[in-house]
Amino acid sequence: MSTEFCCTPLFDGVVDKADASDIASAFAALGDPVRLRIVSMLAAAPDGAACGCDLEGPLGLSQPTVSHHIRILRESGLVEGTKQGRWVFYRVNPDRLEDLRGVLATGVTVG
Amino acid sequence: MSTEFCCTPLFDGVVDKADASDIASAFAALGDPVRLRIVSMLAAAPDGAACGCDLEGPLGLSQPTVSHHIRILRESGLVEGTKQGRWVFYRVNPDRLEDLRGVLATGVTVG
DNA sequence: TCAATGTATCGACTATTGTCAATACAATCC
DNA sequence: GGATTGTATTGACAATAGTCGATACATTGA
Repeated sequence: MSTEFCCTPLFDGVVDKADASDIASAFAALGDPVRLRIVSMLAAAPDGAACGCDLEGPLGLSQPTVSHHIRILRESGLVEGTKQGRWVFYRVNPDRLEDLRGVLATGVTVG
Repeated sequence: MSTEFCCTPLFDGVVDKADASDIASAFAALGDPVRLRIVSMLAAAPDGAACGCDLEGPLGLSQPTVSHHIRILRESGLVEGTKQGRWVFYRVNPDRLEDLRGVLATGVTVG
């Protein structure tokens, strides 16, 4: 422990800025209670999938708002959607979740 | 898969609102590139600890801004600080990180 | 073709956030 | 005590984010 001398040099590139932005965007997507519940509801849904119309009611939010949150989850790679007829079925992307677990496991030491 | 009928009922309480807010605050804390790098730098620092003055330079941010980010990390439980003389040594809270890993492992099915 | 339904986008508004300069507080050193 | 240094707080500002109503798009069904 550096009790005698401060300002010991630190790595600047433990997480470089590009990686940090990508990973942070995923964490930021999970950083909203509504989106966290959406992911949770998708994961718990039958066959791990649900359409948007299933979410509006339980969440108590308008359709555009739910659509907005889903968009952020999709752009961050956490959720994927497949269109089937009139509906879009959304499901969690387990690989992306596992990536984030890896980041946390190593003490956020990426790249 | 619900290809015939939409609107199958979903759990409302998979992640209740209180839990969602707590967990989301931690993810939100990690949802900023600067804070992600701070956590990374702390984890990679000698003995896993560093003072604020070590971070300003590599991050290229002002002292108040770094202090602001550290505050958010502390309030979310991800970082802890111990004052030693003139300095405060910050370190990652591994338990909190492990909690978040658990949330991701179960497909964000909490509570 | 026309109505109905699920989803996405647009425009607007409010709330929150990231950043800094200035300042205050705390501890050490001369 | 006075100067120095590390940290925290305050005030201000621009940028971003969350929310909704209105509207457009897409697909199904009558």
